[in-house]
Amino acid sequence: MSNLNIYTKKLRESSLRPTRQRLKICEVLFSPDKTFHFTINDLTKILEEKLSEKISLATVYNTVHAFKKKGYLKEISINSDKSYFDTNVTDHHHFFDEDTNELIDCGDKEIDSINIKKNITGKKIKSVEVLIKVATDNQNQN
Amino acid sequence: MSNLNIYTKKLRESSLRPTRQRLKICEVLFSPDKTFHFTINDLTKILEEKLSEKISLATVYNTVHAFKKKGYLKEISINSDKSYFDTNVTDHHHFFDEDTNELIDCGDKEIDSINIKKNITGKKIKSVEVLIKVATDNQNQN
DNA sequence: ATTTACATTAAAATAATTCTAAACTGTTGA
DNA sequence: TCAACAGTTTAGAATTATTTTAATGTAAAT
Repeated sequence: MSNLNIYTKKLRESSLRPTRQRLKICEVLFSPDKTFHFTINDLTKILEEKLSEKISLATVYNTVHAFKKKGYLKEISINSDKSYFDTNVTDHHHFFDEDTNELIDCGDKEIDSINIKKNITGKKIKSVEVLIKVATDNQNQN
Repeated sequence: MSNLNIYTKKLRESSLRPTRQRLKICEVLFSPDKTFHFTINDLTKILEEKLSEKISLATVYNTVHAFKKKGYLKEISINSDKSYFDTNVTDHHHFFDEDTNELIDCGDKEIDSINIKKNITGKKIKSVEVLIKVATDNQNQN
């Protein structure tokens, strides 16, 4: 299946029509061989660099959120400053480098499985995420 | 030591002068026997209910951030919507109830210790936090 | 080809947070 | 004690991230 068809499929599965703008977004998100992390701002900048025409911020937000809802993107919460997204939607954890504000993957296998002894009555566990903040040294610990 | 003196001490240690407004904030944050979670918005509402005079938002932000910096409060990242703070500054993890948007403590002892096999060269681990999202059932998994 | 429902866009609206500048108040030391 | 200074408070403006709006444009079904 061609990339174009893959993108079209992803869009349709997210209840989105394959428009010129959305296909461009797909190209940026899903064509690299490595998964990566980005903020909406990052994505917008990449799009602007790649394109002659520019895509409205609203479209970027809508598309990213539709993909997130469908599970084609993951949102990572680090601080309230910004939303980080991850094109790697498999189960994994993260390092956050406080010096550079960068996210680094930490595979499921790099942390011993987490055994939770407590449970909340009537509630089901939806996700378990570990965030490891790192910095060079005497940084503020947040 | 009287509560007032405790508050004054905490403020001074955070490089803040003990003013009327700040002492009121201390009273709300540090007098309850149980620790609790709050957003700036929550805190402002509590202050408004308790007080005849009102405290400016800027003062609330400044004071909370100074306490966070000093380590008298902890910030918890759940999503980008809001900043949650915790008056429990000991090492522990959290459940986040997606139905009610409530944070629930999960003691250090309720999760087996986390063994991280990977490390980032030249970086030191500053914190390890586990966030367990829960919901009644077929909720969106975020 | 036409129609219709969904999309795109710029600009306005909203929400959380930070900044500003003027008025005020702890604190220090004469 | 009290003047003088340095730090504080405050309302409101500014900023930033995100969402909404409403007019115009476009994919897809007939």
